[in-house]
Amino acid sequence: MIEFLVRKLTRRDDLSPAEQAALRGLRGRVRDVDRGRDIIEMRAKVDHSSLLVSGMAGRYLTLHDGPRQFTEISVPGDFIDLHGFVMKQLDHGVLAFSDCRVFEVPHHEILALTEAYPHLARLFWLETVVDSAIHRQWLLALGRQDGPARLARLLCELYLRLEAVELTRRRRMDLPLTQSQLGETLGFSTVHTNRTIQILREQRLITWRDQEVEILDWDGLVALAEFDGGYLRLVKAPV
Amino acid sequence: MIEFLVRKLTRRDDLSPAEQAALRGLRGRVRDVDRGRDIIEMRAKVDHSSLLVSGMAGRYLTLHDGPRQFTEISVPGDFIDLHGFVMKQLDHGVLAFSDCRVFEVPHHEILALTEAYPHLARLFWLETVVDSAIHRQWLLALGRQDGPARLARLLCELYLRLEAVELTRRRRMDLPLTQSQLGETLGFSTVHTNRTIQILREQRLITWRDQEVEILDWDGLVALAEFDGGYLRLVKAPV
DNA sequence: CGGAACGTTGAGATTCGTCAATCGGTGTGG
DNA sequence: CCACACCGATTGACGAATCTCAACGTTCCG
Repeated sequence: MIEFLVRKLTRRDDLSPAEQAALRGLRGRVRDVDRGRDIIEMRAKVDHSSLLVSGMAGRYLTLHDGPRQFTEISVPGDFIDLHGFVMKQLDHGVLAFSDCRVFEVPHHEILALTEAYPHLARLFWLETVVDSAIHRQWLLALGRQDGPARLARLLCELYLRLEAVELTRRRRMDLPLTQSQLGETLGFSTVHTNRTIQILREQRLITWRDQEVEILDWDGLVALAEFDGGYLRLVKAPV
Repeated sequence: MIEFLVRKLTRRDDLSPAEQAALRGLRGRVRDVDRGRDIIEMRAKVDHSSLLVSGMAGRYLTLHDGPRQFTEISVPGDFIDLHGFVMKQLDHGVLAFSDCRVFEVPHHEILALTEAYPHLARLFWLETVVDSAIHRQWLLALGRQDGPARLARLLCELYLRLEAVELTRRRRMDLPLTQSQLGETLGFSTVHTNRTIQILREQRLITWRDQEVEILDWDGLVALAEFDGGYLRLVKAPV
């Protein structure tokens, strides 16, 4: 259930056998959520945090009159609301882009784990801090990059994150977002999103069919996006 | 030196006398940085975290060819790079908008503090999680709101954050950003920033002279921004 | 006095949004 | 099997938001 998480954490710092056992010993509840439904409701008060086991999901905020902005895309191995452990009330909703399975860990379990293993506490802390770094990169994209660069950046990021949990297949990945949802992620209208995708296709950077993206030219995509994946912190450094 | 921080933390959860003493006992080094200079260099490897004691600063990312995007504005009592404690390498720079004084706390001090006081560890964690929530709100603004609403949102946020550390004076606050820097914050050109400010002036929502903003109509500003400050987590809730 | 930094204004170009229509695939009831 | 509805992708036309370039104003200071 938490193998993806262990796999990701291990890329960042070594885990002792005791720590690994403690992680695998976390008790929680499995829940399945259908595509298109909320995993977490906006402004929910939470007493557990949810680890995404399978599927893809998106955190979002909305304005009063409806417009929605996704602020991060979650992949398996990600906690979708670990910050709720210290926030207690969530400031956003989470939508299931595809059918999703989550593992809900009660906060008292996380509390006990982090008090017993301060090093794991810091690794959990790091998870939320990487979320923050992802948000910053998206701010750079939304504030300073045009359509193609913004889309390219998102694809680069998702590819590396999926690769870290071994969910890519030779430059291919599943991306179960509709173009409308993708627009709500990039800060575009649906129409503009479609036209932006076409630009990347015409430049032979990607193909995109049936929810599957193939990256034809990784270096070209990285150059267009001015992408540097260091912020994902997928390298070993003691915490 | 850390009174602003204690003041803010106390709004979120009660601190025991021992915890307060431990915070006040943190050892570090004071450093002054002139307006317009970097407090932290992009991609710096850090072995301390800096608490902003006075002044205002901004975290930023840049593209290769120069465009800069600020991702958060720091006020006194904020750590400007607490996430460096677990990231180890920063993913952004920090610019001093005004003359700034920072208190640099070595990571080994923070490590000892957080291992001795898990509750303080969670409050520090919360600090970085609120940063994350701020980023999300800015993503909503950059992705889905037009000029006036975006600016209004920023002013609402800053007013509440400054008020939390008692640095406002009856609907007034210092805002030592140039219009150019403000544009780099809102994702606008300098010209458009100027015109957006004028719109808020014409609507009698604010005045803005000599680095000082006065909010003439708080409710109007909140309505325009569709602002809800809950994400700042300035209410008491046990962590 | 002159320069530098910041704010302001005008004009024209570009990006992106909105509205409206069409296309293609899929599922369903008759 | 067919007609139809629905959803998502695509296209065209037009308008709005925002950018760029260029100039000018204001304040401060050496």
